Amino acid sequence: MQDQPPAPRVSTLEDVALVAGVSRASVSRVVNGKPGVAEHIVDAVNAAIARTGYVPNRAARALVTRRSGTVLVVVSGTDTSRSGPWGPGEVLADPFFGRLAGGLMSSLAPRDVHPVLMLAVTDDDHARVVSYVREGSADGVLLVSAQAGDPLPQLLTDAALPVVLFSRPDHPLALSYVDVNNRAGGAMAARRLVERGCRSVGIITGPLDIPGAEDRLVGFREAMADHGVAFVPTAAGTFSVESGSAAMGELLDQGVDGVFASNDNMAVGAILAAQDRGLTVPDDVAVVGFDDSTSALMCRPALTTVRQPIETMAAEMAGLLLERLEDPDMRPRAAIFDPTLVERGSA
Amino acid sequence: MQDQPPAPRVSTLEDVALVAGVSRASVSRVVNGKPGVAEHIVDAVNAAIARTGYVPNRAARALVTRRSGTVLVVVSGTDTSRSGPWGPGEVLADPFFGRLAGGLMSSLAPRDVHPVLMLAVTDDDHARVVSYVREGSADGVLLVSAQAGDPLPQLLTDAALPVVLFSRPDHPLALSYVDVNNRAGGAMAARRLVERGCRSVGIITGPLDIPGAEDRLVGFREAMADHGVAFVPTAAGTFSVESGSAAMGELLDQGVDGVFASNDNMAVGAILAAQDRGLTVPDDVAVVGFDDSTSALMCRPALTTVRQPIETMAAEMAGLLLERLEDPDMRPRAAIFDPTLVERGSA
DNA sequence: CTGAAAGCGCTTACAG
DNA sequence: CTGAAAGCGCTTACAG
Repeated sequence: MQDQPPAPRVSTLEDVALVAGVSRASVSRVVNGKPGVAEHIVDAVNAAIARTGYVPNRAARALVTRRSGTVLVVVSGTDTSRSGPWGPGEVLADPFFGRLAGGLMSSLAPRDVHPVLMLAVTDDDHARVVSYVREGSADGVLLVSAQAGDPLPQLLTDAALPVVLFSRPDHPLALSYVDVNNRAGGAMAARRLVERGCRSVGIITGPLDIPGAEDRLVGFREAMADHGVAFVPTAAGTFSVESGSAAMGELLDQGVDGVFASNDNMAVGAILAAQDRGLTVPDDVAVVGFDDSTSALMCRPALTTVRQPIETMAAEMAGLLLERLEDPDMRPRAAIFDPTLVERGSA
Repeated sequence: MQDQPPAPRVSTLEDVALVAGVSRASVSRVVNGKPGVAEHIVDAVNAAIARTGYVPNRAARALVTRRSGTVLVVVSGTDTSRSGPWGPGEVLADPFFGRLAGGLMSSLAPRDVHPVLMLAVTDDDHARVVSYVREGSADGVLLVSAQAGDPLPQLLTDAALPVVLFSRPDHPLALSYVDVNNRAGGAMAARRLVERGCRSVGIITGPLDIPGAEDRLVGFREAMADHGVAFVPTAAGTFSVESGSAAMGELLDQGVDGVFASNDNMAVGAILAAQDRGLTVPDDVAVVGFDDSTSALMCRPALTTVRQPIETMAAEMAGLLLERLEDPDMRPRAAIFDPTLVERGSA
């Protein structure tokens, strides 16, 4: 055993109380901004805090308050078979997730709660998520599920743990979620395409077992029907760029001159595929995307796309969870946001 | 005051000890897998744990062990003036960051340590980072600094807090970091371009106050010099797609037929700009990128690029920090990784 | 190998 | 308005 270097022991509440000449209770009260403390005490304590460089110990506080001040942000359902050469980071690399994470952090930070990130793909992972909040490491979970059939929403509600979802769950569950009005978004895309004069439009869908992907299709179809077209050629993608290219190939073979891709990544894939065939966008084929992620600017022409107000949605997610933490009896709520069309060059 | 619903009180060590008929110390020992516990005790405890559904309380454990089991991942230096229409999430939306985050999580998760994410742009934010670890909420920090002149590395080392950086700091500091051999990477790009037969090559640099960006330039220039070319046209970008397009414009005006863009985003911007002028890549101009991020596949032709082994680098970052946490006297180390050229269509 | 006890650094009734 | 005291749920010397 060698001597530890003179361990720069961090000062505690007790130290502050000593130098301020008051009780620990008083220090605690001023540190937490509780009302009804005499001014001279407040001053003495603040001075003592400054002198000692005191910083409250979170673990100690958490132990008694039963609040960790952190929430778990879990990205769920990245099944390994789908992860490409870029590994598990691929979901996180989706520009869409960046906007979401940024939005979450912006609304959490001011309330002094911090997000811990977790990927959940295996059953073990799912169990880990549940444990993490049961052991009090996080107060609740913000879940973005990238896959159909995700068991986590169910697991979490069964355990009565506070959770809010991004996107409507695939079956009814007593939990809050935020979503964009996907049908309205699909309809906007359809309208745009017909207004442009497209005579034969198709759609590249996402995985149809994901509710949002299905809704975009339905909204698109209905709007087309309103314009008198009964049949819409369809090709399924997986939300990746490559899948967008492949699906576009199929659609092009059917002679479309306008396509709605259910997310931006697939839309850029579609544009690339069209250009590969010597077609020009939007003159030969128009394409509209969905999301308005950073990839919308990674192609020429830039993407006309249905924008999700992700930052706002993220803020609402955070708000719903925080509210639920205050009030355990809060009833689950859904917050649905309207998309907007952002017009750029592709359609 | 209404009655609280019969509060499903979570069971504690004490409960387990009671049902197992042993002391709390024994329960603690088996929970933590400490050696030298009689088998019948281990069994009794495990049975009791199963029966009670016991989950250790992290705050309590952290309070006594002085270990939170979490690390802070901070993305620093997103100055607001640079954040575009996508807000603060834009850094996170960089496909490059996705790979990094994925790699970090993969190596942290098995050791049961969890990353909390934090963006740091203002002075307040910087202070918040320091406080967060001083208050014991995190055991150390993994810092990726996206900006020159970031004060955080200095602040952290001054406070003697465990930290490891992604990228060499802009001035010498007693801390560990991982980096790619940027000069070697620049040289690879140069070699590729001359082998292709390019006669007039240029470079799109990143912000030159960032060490890595500077190194890529130096490596590129030196390799070109080795091939007898003394002057290399240069245009500066900011690592964004748009800046790549703009810089490419300048270079094209000078008649280049090959360009090295210091990251993939700028490389796709460059390709787009070339195509806007009716040029074809790689025949009229070849372009090679840097990173091998997901954006490398978002353009046609796909990007030939200098790949950073990000996942491996992330694992090393995590390893260095964890090692430092075990051994406070560990000397700072730098781990430099070799890039590789991945050949696709653009050069 | 096991247990009784102290202690980690806070907050919060409870008296006064 | 303030303080003494109990207690949050663990881990870890220390005896035995």
